[in-house]
Amino acid sequence: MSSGRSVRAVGRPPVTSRTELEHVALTLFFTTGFEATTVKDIARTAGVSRRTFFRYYASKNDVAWGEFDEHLARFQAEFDAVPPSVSMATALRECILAFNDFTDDEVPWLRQRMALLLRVPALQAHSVLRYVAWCDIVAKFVARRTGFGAGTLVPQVIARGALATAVAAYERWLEHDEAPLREVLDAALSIWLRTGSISPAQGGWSSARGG
Amino acid sequence: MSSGRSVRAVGRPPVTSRTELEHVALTLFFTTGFEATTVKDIARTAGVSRRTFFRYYASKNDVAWGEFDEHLARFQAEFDAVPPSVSMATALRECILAFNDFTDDEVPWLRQRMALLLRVPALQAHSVLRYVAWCDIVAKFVARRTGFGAGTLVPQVIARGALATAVAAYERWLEHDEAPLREVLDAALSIWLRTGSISPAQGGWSSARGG
DNA sequence: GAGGTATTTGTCACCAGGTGCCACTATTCG
DNA sequence: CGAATAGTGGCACCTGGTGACAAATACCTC
Repeated sequence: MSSGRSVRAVGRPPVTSRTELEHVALTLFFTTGFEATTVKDIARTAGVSRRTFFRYYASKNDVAWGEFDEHLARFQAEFDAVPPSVSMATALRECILAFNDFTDDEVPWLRQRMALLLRVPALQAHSVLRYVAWCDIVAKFVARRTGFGAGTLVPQVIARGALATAVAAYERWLEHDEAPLREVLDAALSIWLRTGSISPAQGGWSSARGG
Repeated sequence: MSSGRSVRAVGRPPVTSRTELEHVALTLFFTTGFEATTVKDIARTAGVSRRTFFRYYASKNDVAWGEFDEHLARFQAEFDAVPPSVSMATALRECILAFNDFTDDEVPWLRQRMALLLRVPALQAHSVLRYVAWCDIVAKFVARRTGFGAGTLVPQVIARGALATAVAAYERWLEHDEAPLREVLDAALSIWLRTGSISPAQGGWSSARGG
């Protein structure tokens, strides 16, 4: 909550920062691999003791997520700004697209980071613990719109479905770099929102770009 | 693939078994808690060395899953037995319900196990690594039905959505033991299959038992 | 400038999960 | 009996993660 820098300057100044550690760690992860990189390596490269590393990040896994929690605030704000006139389905689509909207120079970074999060088993597993906050935001929005409690079935099924859809899109985007993330995500959301009518005999699916 | 027992009886006979270790471990987990139970405890209780435990289960996490992989074979068979006349949506619903159909005497056991898998963070995280096989089965069925490749967007979004729905149902069932699992699951699947039309203004949602 | 206070850092010890290695044991087969 | 086979136990070791405590470095007050 400190806007400036001199608000609390008493005590020994920090030697490093979350950002620096993140940068060092990701560089090592990308070059050497996640498993092959030990916390000791990260700490030593950053010129810091192993113990200090764990004071900045609760676990080795968490480094790969960076400032995800802060990023979520934008997601929340996105939903809060949706006017009531917009339908729920449209709101979900727009907010999820907006949350995953990145500038061109951010994309290579994002790509590497997501490859880490989605391909390394340990991080893949850890992800569910980070995604709960994401799901909560969606569930609460759906709860507001439908009138059901956020913990009840409708908001939960929709929120978790939205997450599953986004992850599927990312996975597809990572594996085949044919279309920009936004397009893949948009296609995935379209499929998701039509989940009920998925029989190819009923038509309309060739246009959804399923491949 | 050994139907009998005497196929390969040479060598020192095993002192324990997966089943026995699972039973010992779950008992400890339920009474003492997952985190508070060490592998050493499990091994000692089973009268076996710590090293031997890891020859039966790759990790402490895996014990909680028991013979899940074997159970999946039934799931696969369920899909294989679906006649082409049955619509995809119906098939998905029926197969998922069948996969999660348990006899009354199995339910308390299931309840404890699922409480473990869905509430303990370490197991919750580990679950994604176990669920991929489940998703694969669903994705392949959808792929067969739609003509899209199993790795493409349509099968993936649907398979992951199905999983998300099932997990949401389990979570709800665990938290509020008002309705039997089958009913909660069925309600969740109904919501999922109508994901596109979720505006309460369009009606029809009060009957879906969202609470 | 001296001393107190606040904050971060480093070191150390320790625990738990997990793995590789090797000797040992118990069984069947010849 | 001895050889082959398969499971077990013990040991050393690595890695992630935590608690405790002393040392370091800043600011603030007198």
